Amino acid sequence: MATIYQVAELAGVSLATVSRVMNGNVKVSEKSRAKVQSAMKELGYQPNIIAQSLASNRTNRVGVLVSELSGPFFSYMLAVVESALREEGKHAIITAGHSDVAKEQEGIEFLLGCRCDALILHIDAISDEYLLKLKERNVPFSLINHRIDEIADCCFTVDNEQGGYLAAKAVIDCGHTRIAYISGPEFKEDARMRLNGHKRALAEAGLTFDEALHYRGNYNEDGGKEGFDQLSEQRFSALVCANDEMATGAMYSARKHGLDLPHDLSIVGYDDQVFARYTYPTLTTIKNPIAEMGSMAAKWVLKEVYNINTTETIHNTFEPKLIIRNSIEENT
Amino acid sequence: MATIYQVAELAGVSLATVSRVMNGNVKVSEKSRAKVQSAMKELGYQPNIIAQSLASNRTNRVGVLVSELSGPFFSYMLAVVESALREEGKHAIITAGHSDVAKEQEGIEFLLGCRCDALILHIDAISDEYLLKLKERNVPFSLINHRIDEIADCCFTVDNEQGGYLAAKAVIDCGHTRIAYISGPEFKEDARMRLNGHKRALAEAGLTFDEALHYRGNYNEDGGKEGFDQLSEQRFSALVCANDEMATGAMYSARKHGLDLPHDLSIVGYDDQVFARYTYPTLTTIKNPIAEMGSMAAKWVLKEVYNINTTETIHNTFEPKLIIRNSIEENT
DNA sequence: AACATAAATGAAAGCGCTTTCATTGTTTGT
DNA sequence: ACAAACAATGAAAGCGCTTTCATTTATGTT
Repeated sequence: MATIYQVAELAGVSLATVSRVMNGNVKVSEKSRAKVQSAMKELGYQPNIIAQSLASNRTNRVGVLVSELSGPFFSYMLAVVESALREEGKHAIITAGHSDVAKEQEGIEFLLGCRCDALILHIDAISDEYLLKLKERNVPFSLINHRIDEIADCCFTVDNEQGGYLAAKAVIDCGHTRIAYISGPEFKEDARMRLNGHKRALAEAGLTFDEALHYRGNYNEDGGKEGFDQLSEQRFSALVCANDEMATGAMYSARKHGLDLPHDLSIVGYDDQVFARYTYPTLTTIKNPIAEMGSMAAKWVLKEVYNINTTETIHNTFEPKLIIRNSIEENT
Repeated sequence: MATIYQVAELAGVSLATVSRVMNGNVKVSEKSRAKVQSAMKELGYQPNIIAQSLASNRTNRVGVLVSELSGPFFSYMLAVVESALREEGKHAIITAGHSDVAKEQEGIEFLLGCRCDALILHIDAISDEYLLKLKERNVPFSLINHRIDEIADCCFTVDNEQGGYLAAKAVIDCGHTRIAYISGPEFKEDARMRLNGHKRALAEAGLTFDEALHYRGNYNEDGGKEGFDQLSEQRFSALVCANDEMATGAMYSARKHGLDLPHDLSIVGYDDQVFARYTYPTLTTIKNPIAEMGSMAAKWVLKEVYNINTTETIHNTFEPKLIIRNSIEENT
C-alpha cells in the first residue's frame, strides 16, 4: 500500500502538497496538482483513512442507533441513511438499542467509543434528560421519531396525531359510525398521538368516542386478537388499530367469530408494513414517510457536522399518508 | 478526553506500561496494573481506537455487504452479525450491493477503503474469479449463501436442494400426486437447487415431474399470479412455489379463479418471510437458518482474523426446515 | 528596476497509540 | 555469594496523515 510519502517523492513535491491536493482546501498550483495526481494514479494510492482520522480528528463515521436492526421499519430507514451518508463518503456504524434504557445507553456509548463524528438516534426508552446532557457534551446527533422541544431543530418526527386522524377519517368517509379502536401502549408517545388524532376525527364528524369501543393493546398481534375478542360483545362496523400487527390479529379473531371480511367489518391498520399487502383482505393502513425522515436526519448531520449543504431545506415534521386497500368497505 | 500520557503520569508509570495493561498481552506486575487501572478510572479514560488502529494496523472493523439493507432476510442477518461482532468489540460497517456487479464491486472497494480487517459478503452478481482474486489479495472474507469450491471453508450456505425436497415432500405426505411448481429465475443458484430438490422428492415418491405443471417464475409476486393463471388450465391439487412472494401471488390468482384455499389447493412457499404468518391462509413454507448462517460467518471472521476461538465448531452448510401452517391440507 | 504584496510550498510538529529494544531489578542455581 | 537467567519496565521510534508557520517564488506597482 502506497503512502503519501511515496506519492510526494514520485511527484517531486513535499507531502504537505500532496495532502493539500487531496483535501482541496488550500490552493495548489496547477503544475503541482497535475504531478501529484498522476503520481497518485501511478501508485494506485489510496489514503489511509485511519491516519487521516487521527490527524484531523475527524472520523467520517456516523453512528446509527435503531431499536432493532431487523424489522421492516428500521431496515428501510437504515438503507436510506446509509446511502445518503455513503454518497458523501461517510461510514455508517450501526447498532441496536432493543427498546431498553440500559441497552440504548450502552449502544450510544459504543458509538461514541467508535469516535463517531455524529449520531443518528431512534430511541424508545432513554430519557430526554439523558439526551439533553448528551447535547451539552457537544455530541452532535439527530433524533428520529422523537421530539424534544429544547432541541427541536435536530428532531425528525412524523405527525402521528394526523395519522390517527387519517385512519379514522378513512372509515368515517365510508359511512361508518360505530367505530372501535385498539390503541397502542400508552407509554409510547406515538400511540398516544394516534389515539388523539382518532378522537379528533370522530369529534369532527360529530361522533362521540365510546370507551366501551376502546381496547388498550400492546402493538403485538396477540393484542389485536384479544382486543377483538373483548370488543366483540359490542356492536361496530369498523375497527381502527394503532398498528398493522394488531390489525392482522384482529382479522384473525374476527374471522374466528364468523365475520366475513371486509363485508362485515372494515379494518384499518397503521405503518404500512410489508405484510399489509399480503393479508387477506389486503390492509388499508397509514404509511409513515420513513425514507424521507431517515434521509432528512442524515442530511441534517451532513449539513451541521460536515458543512455539506444540500439544496433541499431541512424540515422536521413529516406527514403520514393513507394507503387504501381492500380491508375497508362502504357501510351498508 | 484523557490520553494515555495522562494516565501514565497519574499512575506514575510509563505509557508503555499503560498500553500493556490495556492490551493484556504482556505481563505487568500487580502493583503497576492496579495503579494504572485506578488512574484510568479516575480520569474516565477511554482509549482512542483510531490511534490504536493506526499504531496496531488493526481497525477492528468488519465490512458487511448484503444485497439490500431493507428486506427481512438481510436485516435479520445483519442483526445477528452485528451483535456477534459487537460482543467482541468489533464494529460492523454495512453497505448494500443491490444485486448488481458494478455496485457490489463498488461496495467491496468502499469497505476496503474503510480499512476493514475482514469482510462478510452476501453477493448475487460478482463472479467467482473476482472473489478468488480478492482472496489472493489477502483480504479475509466469508461468503454467505454462495459456495466456491476453492475456498469452501469460508462459504456458508443453505442446502437449497434439501429445502426444495422438503417443500415437495410436505404436500406429497398429504397425499397429493398432481403437484405444480413455480420456480425461481434459472440464473440464480438457489432457484436451480430448489427445483432439483423438488424433482428428487417427486422421484422418490414415484411421481413423474411434468413440465406442463412447471412455470418459470421470477421470484416476484407477479410471477406467482401469472404462474397460476397459466397453470390453471391444468389439473393439480397442490402448488409448490420457490419463494413466498410467488406463493402469495398464486394465492391471489387462485382465489380470483374461485378456488377455496386451502381446500381446493394446497400451497407451499419458501423463505418463511415475516408476512408468511399473515397471509390467509397462513403459509406453509421453508425456513432458512439465516441467523445461524450469519452468526457462523461472523464467528469464522472472529476466529480466522482475530484469533478469537469459540467453543462452537465451524460448519459450512445449514439445513432448511419445514414450517407447517394452514395453506396445505390432506388431499381428499 | 526595485520594492511590496500575495501565492505556493516545505519542514516539522503532532494526533494517541503500539511495539521494539535496551535497561533495571529480581530470582534461581551452584 | 556470585553469575546466569528472567521478569518488569521505560525510552523512543513509528503508524500515515494534517496543519501551522516560516520560507521561497511569483505577481503587480510605481
